[in-house]
Amino acid sequence: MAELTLEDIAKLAGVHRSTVSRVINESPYVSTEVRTRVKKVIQTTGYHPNAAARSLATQHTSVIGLVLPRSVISFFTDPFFPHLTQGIAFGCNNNNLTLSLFLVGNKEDEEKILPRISRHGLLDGILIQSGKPDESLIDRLSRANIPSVIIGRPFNPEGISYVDVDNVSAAVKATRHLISLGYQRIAHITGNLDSTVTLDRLQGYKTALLNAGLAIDESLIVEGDFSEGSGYAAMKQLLLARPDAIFAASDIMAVGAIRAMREAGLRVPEDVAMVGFDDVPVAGQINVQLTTIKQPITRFGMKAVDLLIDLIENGTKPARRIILDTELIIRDSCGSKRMVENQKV
Amino acid sequence: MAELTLEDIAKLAGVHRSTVSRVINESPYVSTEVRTRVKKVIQTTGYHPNAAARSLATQHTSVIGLVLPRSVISFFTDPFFPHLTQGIAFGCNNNNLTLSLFLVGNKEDEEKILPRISRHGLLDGILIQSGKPDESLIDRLSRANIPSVIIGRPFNPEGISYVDVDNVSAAVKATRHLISLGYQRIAHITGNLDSTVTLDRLQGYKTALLNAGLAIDESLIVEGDFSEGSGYAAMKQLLLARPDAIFAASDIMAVGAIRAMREAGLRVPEDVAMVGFDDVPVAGQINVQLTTIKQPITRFGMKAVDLLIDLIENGTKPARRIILDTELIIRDSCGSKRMVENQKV
DNA sequence: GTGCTTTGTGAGAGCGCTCTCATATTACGA
DNA sequence: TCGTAATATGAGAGCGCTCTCACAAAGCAC
Repeated sequence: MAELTLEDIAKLAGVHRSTVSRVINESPYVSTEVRTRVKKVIQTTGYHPNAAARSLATQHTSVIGLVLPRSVISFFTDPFFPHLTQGIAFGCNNNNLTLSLFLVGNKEDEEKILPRISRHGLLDGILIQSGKPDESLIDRLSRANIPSVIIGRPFNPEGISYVDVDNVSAAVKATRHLISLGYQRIAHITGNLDSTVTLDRLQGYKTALLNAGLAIDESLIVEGDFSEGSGYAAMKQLLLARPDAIFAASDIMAVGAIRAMREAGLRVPEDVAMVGFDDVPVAGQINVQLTTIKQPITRFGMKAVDLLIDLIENGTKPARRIILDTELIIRDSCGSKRMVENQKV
Repeated sequence: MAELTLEDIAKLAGVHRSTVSRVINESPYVSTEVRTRVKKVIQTTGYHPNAAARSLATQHTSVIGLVLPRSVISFFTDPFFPHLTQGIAFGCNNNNLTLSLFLVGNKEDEEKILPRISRHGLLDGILIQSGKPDESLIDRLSRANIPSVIIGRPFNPEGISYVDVDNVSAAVKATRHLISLGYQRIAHITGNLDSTVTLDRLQGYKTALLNAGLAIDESLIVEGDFSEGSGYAAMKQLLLARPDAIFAASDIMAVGAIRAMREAGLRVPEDVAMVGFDDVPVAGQINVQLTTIKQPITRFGMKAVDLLIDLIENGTKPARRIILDTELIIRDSCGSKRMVENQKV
């Protein structure tokens, strides 16, 4: 059973193909009488225009790609990515775009996937999650001359459009808050040090410390990888350095760190204060309300889509950037309540 | 700068468009001399055939869709979905397919997305995650006459191709193992009761109990929703019923349940034994190695892709089914070691 | 050398749309 | 009544491929 075509609908409605095309594309130049007649035929036959034919004629597909490089292993351990993906999907739905997902597992995948992405007539544009410094993927893709937006600042940002969160100032906020509460030995559990997010947060942490006249103690800085387990391991190591507060670069690592503390018999925030990053729902996994930096993850994804649409419609030059703000959400784990009460006394 | 076309390459190589098409599609009817010449031109120009034009001519797109209905909220709380998605992406990469992702957020989204999916010339086939009994999406999609495979048994499976895990026998295995270890008051934390997975696991649990001559105590069955928090809440409730073993329908819920136990001062497995389901990496989050049912999640996704390809190439009739086997992974949380030692004594 | 098959290449129709252009009809002011 | 503009429809080229068909050249058996 062959698929219906415009021509079939035209014949059934007793008009020319062009006219059917007009009602589908909501051209004003169709009489109401004809319009309703055609619409009824479309309705009853369940006709849907062929996407390939339309793409070929219009020179665009209304499909965008999301590329997750293999370095983003945390796709499976960090709720950040599912949330981001959801935001992107929302953005696509709102703009009648279809989202194609490219999970680049290994070098082989990369070789298979790249030609598919580069092929014109498949994608109108792409979103690429920035990964590690080896950003050959980004280079090759931008050479493919297709509108692209990087999610997260790339290492080499010149001429590239990207969306990012202001990680430096966010980290400053978090650290400064701990400082303002009187903590002196503030530790930082970082993400993988080969990503810009991690570097920015680390820089913010250091800046806040320095601005407050506090020294930077390298033994209070431990590298994690955004996973729960790495937070746990990092905390085990930090225990020796006896910090009185921790700024973790992700909520999930904060959860791991709290687990390590509990095992060591330390209470949060009574013994050690904790501030996380992300504001993803981890409430269930720990017994204290986590003070954290709220990232607008879903909005992040939607903004990325908006920017990509802008590039597609108005050209990719000049490169554009969107930097989103964050918010410090003060809950219990930083011990502010206790401190405030202490101050009252 | 207009994109290169076949015609351009043909002109540059001094041959006809047809010949270029032949070398791209690896037809044997091209002399080696011409083949290398054309390939070099393609190489140097960085030419990629236009996907839309090719789709239009061949009547297939090499794109498949993955539809996640709005009922699958657990996309963000259960690592099952990211892993499944990865498996599907692997399957696609292996078969040179592109994956399009449709996250159906709400009823509005559904109305926007459905026409896109139904539109021919966009997708060769679709994978649909089975959700709740309201499977109108599945109905409407299958009416769209496009090859589709359901992930997980749908409530109304007639005429529908699907891939599933043998949940009943898996649950029997898990429960029987606990029985064989001598536990008498075995509780079950289910997933949402409006899904076939949950129903199947519940049935397996009951079957094993009955077969062993044990009574079914409804107070030992508590509904969760596959999230950590729901496992925690369910366990809180179960505490009153004083079970000596728990079979949780997901590892994540097992983690939540163990957290509740720890708070209540109960040890796993010394006081209460625990068996989970999934075998996702939760090791980091609890202090006991979790005995669980291993689902081949990644293979699950790949099998779904394989089946869909089969339907696309060989027609959708008759409906086909793939039921994957599971494996009981015995670790520490079920207390078998202790029991075995006890038996020795 | 003749006739047949195999191999290599060109020609061109066709996939199902969109969109400009041409043309027919209607509306309306002077 | 005419002319102009606005409205409504048809005609058909063209988007960039694939694929069948036609045909030329080469290979081969007799």
